[in-house]
Amino acid sequence: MEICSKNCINKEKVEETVKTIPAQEEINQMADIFKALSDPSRLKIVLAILNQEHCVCEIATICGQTDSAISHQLRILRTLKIVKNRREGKVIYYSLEDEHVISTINMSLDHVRH
Amino acid sequence: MEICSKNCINKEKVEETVKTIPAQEEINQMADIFKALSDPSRLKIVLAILNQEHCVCEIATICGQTDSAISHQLRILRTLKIVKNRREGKVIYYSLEDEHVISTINMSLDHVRH
DNA sequence: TCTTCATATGAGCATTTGTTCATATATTAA
DNA sequence: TTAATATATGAACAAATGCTCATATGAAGA
Repeated sequence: MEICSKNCINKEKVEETVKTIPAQEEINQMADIFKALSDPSRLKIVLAILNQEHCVCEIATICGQTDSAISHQLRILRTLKIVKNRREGKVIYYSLEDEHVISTINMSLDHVRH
Repeated sequence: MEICSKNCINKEKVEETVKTIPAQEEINQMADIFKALSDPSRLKIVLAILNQEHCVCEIATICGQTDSAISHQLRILRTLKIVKNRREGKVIYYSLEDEHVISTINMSLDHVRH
């Protein structure tokens, strides 16, 4: 890595920090989770099933969106293993899968509310 | 709100959950912070100044991006009050402003590393 | 079997996003 | 004042995103 191309750069500080930067793959994984929560519609879906499971239609009602839009978003959340589902006849119930996401959400809720 | 348009909807459960959903403005604020961390390049910038302040050129070196790209991203992070800066002559040093973001990042780091 | 209901998915489209490139601003030194 | 350095910003553009609409799938009941 080219480190000394500018006068303002403190080589030691830069090398020190470079050592602490996670691998790109880890950064991408972190970013993926944040991206899942970064869209207000998708975040609202996650908030809707934070305390209890709901079927797709219920989530759509709670979020004021179409079933289709919710289903598309749930697919993204499923792929990222943020939500899980269980079938009961025709109805599919969704709930949160990732404990870490739950605490992240609760922390963020605390933040905006205080 | 139209709640009973479908058979599968449990009205009580929906009303219960609706009470717990934050105001739209709060949801948007939460989403904004997550969005700030949702792009790998921007997340890397935040990670670069997690432990110590750096100037724009140093951040660019650490992140392997141009000064301009970094500057554009820092503007977004500044607007969201995630980073702060101080001037020292020609050089501007950036560091993290929001304590809550710091713990969110550390939590996320823990998550991907274990 | 045929219909209905709940959910999923593909294509298409408008909007947003992140980068590049050129240029502007601000500070320091000559 | 002029030149050099560090940072900021505007325009432009390619890529990604979230929604709609049409259609498909899968389960239950008539």
